[in-house]
Amino acid sequence: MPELPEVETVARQLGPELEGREIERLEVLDERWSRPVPPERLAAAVSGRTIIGLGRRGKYLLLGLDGGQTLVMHLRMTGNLVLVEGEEKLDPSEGMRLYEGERSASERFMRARFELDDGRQVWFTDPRRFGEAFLIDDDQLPTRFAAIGVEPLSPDFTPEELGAQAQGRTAPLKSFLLDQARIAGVGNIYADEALFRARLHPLSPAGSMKPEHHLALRDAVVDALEAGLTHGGASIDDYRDGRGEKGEMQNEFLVHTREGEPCPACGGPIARIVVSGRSTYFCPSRQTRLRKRPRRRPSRRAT
DNA sequence: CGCGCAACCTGTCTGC
DNA sequence: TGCAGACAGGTTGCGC
Repeated sequence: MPELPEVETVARQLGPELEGREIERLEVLDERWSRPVPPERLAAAVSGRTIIGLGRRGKYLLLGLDGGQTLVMHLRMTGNLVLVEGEEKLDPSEGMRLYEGERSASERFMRARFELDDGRQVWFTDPRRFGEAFLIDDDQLPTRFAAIGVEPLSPDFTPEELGAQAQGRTAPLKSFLLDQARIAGVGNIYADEALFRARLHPLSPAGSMKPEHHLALRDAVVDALEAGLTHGGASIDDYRDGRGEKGEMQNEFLVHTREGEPCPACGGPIARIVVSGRSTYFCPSRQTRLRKRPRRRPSRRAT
């Protein structure tokens, strides 16, 4: 689920709500969440701390705490971070099957719970249990994220930077966009959407782009991510924002999950292929493959 | 070194 | 109805 627009949406919503609040108690219910640190140890380290703010780096959420430390969280595939005002009000995993005696599916999937000093709670829910969290000294953050690539919504994300990252890459453009070490925060949804906007074929080698393509792809990545932000993120299935609400971006997809539907630009059918294990949607007639060398004009036989 | 893929998990949906 | 298989927003480690 959560790619840059979804994580950013949560950070923007919850940041102002959490800033200045004290975490009276953190309860860690799943040892996988804090692994390899024992749940009770992470809980004890975070309990009693005051929140400075909530930020984002790539797809990571950064909960700044007093004392010069940050709780880094990653939602992975199905994680949600939701502010809960009344226990019964919100169900971040609404739509999931309820078993007997359960008030909400969220409770079953709760991995951690923050109790704030104003009586509200923040739940980290995650059915697939891929989500994780760790506490880190602030001065270690640059080192920890040194291998994460450029932030695509920052001024540093220029066509030249994108070109430098793509230089010499033989991997398909789809894989290139998913590589967090090059561009941070793009995932399966927005990679498809960006390639469609740039009219680039997902299987074209990243290194085959020319400067005009660097510019087109830079703009397309930015536009796709901003569309996601504008519509509050994409809720294909599990994603909920910081208030437990679905996003609307899934209704705005140009190609992602739209196999067989008409291309919004030409009307031809959207195709689905698998690229390095990920479902990939594109318009075969508009997203043409780049050639390593210009095709020779067919020579006419002299008559 | 770069790249593709299996593995990590749990749940839902589809087809036989 | 039951059941096997495919598939799901991400990341990591391993083999080639």
